[in-house]
Amino acid sequence: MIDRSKDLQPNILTEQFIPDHVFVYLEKGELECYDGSKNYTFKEGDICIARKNRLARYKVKSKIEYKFFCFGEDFLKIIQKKHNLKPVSLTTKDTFLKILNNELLLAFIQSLSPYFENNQNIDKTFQDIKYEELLFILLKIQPELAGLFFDFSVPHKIDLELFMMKNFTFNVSLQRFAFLTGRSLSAFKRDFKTVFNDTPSRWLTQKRLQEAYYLIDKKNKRPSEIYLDLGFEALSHFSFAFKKYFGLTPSDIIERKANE
DNA sequence: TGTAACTTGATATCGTCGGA
DNA sequence: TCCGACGATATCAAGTTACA
Repeated sequence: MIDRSKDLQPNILTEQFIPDHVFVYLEKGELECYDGSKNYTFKEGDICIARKNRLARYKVKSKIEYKFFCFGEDFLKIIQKKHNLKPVSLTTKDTFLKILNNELLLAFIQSLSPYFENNQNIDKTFQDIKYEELLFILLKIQPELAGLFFDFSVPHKIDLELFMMKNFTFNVSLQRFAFLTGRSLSAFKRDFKTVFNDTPSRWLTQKRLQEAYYLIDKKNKRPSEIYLDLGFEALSHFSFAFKKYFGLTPSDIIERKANE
């Protein structure tokens, strides 16, 4: 359980793979999230759950303060066994589930402040109790969330081509891509070669660079605006890779357009 | 189909330079 | 002063192959 009332939390804001279900209460600011197919906007006072085993990108629209709780699988299994909770079917496939504001939830959030040590982590003595309390409040408000919290299945084998075309801009490791498509790393590489007739790394770089070229040339985007969204971690490397692939730097494209 | 060992190549990082 | 391009280099992820 983390309180971020003072600053941003770099790891949650740059993390693109969600390993556990995360409850987020946005105290201040505005946050935009993208999961590869849909945009979600969260404003001050919004509460949501980010579903595990999904890819997501975050964009801070205005300085944010928030509290978040990560529900690990071990904890959820213990609670399920302890209270004999049954999973129910959850219809929505969304990555981010908005939770309606509720008296119980608001009272719970307000009750947290005395438990925090140094404004960061909750006192360990009360951690499990507060997690359990939050879980039961959520299940009371939206019983169908049991279908999310108590679904411990791993991703099943899915259409590789469809998944990669939708998610190639996410900068995650091949292991993550393999896991999310329901394959071992070896099976992922073999299937990838069959489907795309290329290695994953080379294909990903080419797709990202082609997308960059399109955005710069047709959408008048600046390199600094797009390199992160396309899965590059450094502008210098983006520029280097771009020139290596197209023989021109991103600036050359912009300059050429200006002279047309 | 998964694992392990080895090789290859991409990337992060840092510093520098030039132009606006 | 800031932004973008570029080069050098160390590191480690990805690719390849063999084998169970």
